[in-house]
Amino acid sequence: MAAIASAAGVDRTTVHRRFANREVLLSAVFQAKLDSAERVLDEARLVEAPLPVALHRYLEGIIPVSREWPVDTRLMMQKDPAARVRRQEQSARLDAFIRRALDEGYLRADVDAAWARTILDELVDTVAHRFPDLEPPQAADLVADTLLNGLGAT
Amino acid sequence: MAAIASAAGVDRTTVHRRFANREVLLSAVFQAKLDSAERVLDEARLVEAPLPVALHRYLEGIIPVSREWPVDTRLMMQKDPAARVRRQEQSARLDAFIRRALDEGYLRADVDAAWARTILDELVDTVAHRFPDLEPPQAADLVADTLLNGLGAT
DNA sequence: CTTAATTGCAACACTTGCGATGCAGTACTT
DNA sequence: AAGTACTGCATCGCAAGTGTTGCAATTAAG
Repeated sequence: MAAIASAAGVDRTTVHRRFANREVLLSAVFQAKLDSAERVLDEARLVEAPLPVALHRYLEGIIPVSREWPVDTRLMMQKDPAARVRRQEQSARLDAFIRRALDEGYLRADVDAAWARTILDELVDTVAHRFPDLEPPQAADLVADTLLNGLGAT
Repeated sequence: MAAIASAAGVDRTTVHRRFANREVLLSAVFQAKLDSAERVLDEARLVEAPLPVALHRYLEGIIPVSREWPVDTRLMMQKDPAARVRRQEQSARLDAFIRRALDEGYLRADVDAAWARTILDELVDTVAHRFPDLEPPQAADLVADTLLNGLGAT
């Protein structure tokens, strides 16, 4: 809390006045991240748009979100049931997108959907935080290329 | 410390008697992980063995190590210079392995070595901890296949 | 100009985790 | 059997993080 306050250039007590306690503040952060992510999911049109277009749009949108809210939602939603439900809904949309990619033949038929989904998340996190200098468009290209083609020669 | 003690089925004070303080215990954990990882690197013969063989041997060896010592060495070596140096040495061996893969044409010439290296680590971590039921051989296959070929159809 | 709202600052109580110590009981060694 | 080493248990002091409150100063609004 002290670190957050000083990072915000504000006294610690002021933070406590705005957010009753630690969990309320965390929930607010989750809300903000979930709001941003939801907008990205909507605008990517994961269901309707051509699959490669949707993928690229999702990646280009979600990478800045991941950078702006560098919090691991998996670990932090434990005490916020509402946020957890919301996150699961968003997660389900991505699961469906992966299934669509499998159905439409963009992913090899023998790949496990859960694996594909995890790798997608992981690549996003990696490019977002370990390669902070990559601009979102290039980062999105890199992730999509790595996900679909890997790094090996033909 | 209390959680570690109870996980070990031992009183908290006993842990403090064995390890003077928190950092000493962490250093011991790092030592153990670094020892295991070093053996894996040696036995993989990253320099001499045919590249696909070395890769597979490394993966099959390092995945159980990652599972047995689920600690993020990047964050935790800050206060242990000796361990950090040792980790950097091991890291350099993997960097060289990636360069070798590039030189020998196993990786596309246009892939960034740092990116390849990061993805390798990330895939290992992911399969090790998010797919704990996969046996090391299958897990190694999966990582190698994903790394080299990606998940996309031809 | 007066009032209401917000902030910084100092101080306080409370909780938690860390590390240390003394003591008694148990196990292992010679 | 005597001594040594290790452990669990209870207890203590210390430091750090959290949350609260009162007060004075500043700012914004009527």
